Amino acid sequence: MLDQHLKKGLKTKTFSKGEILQRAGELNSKVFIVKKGLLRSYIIDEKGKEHIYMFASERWITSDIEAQAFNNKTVLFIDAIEDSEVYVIDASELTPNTNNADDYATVISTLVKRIGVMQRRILALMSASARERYESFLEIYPELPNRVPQKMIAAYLGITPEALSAIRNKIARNR
Amino acid sequence: MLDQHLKKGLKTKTFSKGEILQRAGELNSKVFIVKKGLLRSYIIDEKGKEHIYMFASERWITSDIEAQAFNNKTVLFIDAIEDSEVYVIDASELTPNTNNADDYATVISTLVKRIGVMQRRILALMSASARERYESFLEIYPELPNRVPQKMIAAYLGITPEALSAIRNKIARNR
DNA sequence: TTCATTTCTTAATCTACATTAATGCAGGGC
DNA sequence: GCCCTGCATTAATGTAGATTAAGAAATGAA
Repeated sequence: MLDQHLKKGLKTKTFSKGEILQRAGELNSKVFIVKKGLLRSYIIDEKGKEHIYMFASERWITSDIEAQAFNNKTVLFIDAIEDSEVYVIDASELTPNTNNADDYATVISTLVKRIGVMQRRILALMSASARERYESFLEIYPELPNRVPQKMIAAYLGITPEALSAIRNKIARNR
Repeated sequence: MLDQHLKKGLKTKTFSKGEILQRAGELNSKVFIVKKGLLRSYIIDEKGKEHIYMFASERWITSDIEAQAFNNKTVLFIDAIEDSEVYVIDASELTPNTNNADDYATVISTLVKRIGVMQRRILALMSASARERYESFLEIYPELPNRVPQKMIAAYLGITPEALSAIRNKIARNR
């Protein structure tokens, strides 16, 4: 059903670096599909610290699924790390409007893959050290380190920029 | 499509406390729906430590979705914490075999809810202290603390039993 | 019941990562 | 060009939670 929207000639919106696409606390959650550029979604905790939930580069979809699943206010902020071109779809429009089984099957397989990625992330957050999580981040997103500042990588890994700096230092020394 | 299976009179299998339903490294991943009892799914890391990914009590579904999504070997062990009665479905049978849109919509909404829960868990693992995670565990699963040993709660929270004991102690003292 | 095994708790020590703070550097605006 | 602001790094000190060890309590088997 996403392809369909795209085929329908849905227009993209452009956002410049730093621009905020969605704020926490909003009621109407949207779905964002990146045509070009790079987005991040994150929370700001009560101490004002940012924790990055995911990055979305070309062809990735990002959205506050928790808000949609439970009809809650959004908890995630979404903003542009680079100047970006993005398809913006209102979540309510996303109810499939066809009986085409392939269409549904595609959506289901996309969701199942997303769950698979999240399952890995949860297990890694519970069992792997910061260094291990950084090394697997490098494997999974080989292109991101050149596009994303260190402090955001740290916020994604769940550590401070200082700790990440020490880890990079150690890895460099070890070879 | 799950209801359908259940209506078809799919038989349950019984597992006694401690029995293993699925081991890591297997190729044919199954879907388990709990009729009665309590299951857990977990990994064992290279140091031999267990990390619990989720609990599944009555009417919950549990499965190694990563293995299914990417056609990998299973990474999760699944075993019975209590004597349990469980519907066991082979993942390959789960491809929807109908054109009924409601059927698909139900599956999608189940998956979206699961993603919502996982999103919360990831954000909590990144931003909340062990004590906060324990307190929200108590809110989300009020019936589990009476059915699950402390050490498993600790393995779910991503901390040691000793640390959980200290947290419980502190909470008790504070009132 | 008794004995053995597992689970829970307490306490001492250790370690990964956080916090704070100072310094050097690069990029964007004027 | 120059300044300014934000970013990355380094180092010191602090702390949550891990590790180790030992004893108490609960569970289960015979």
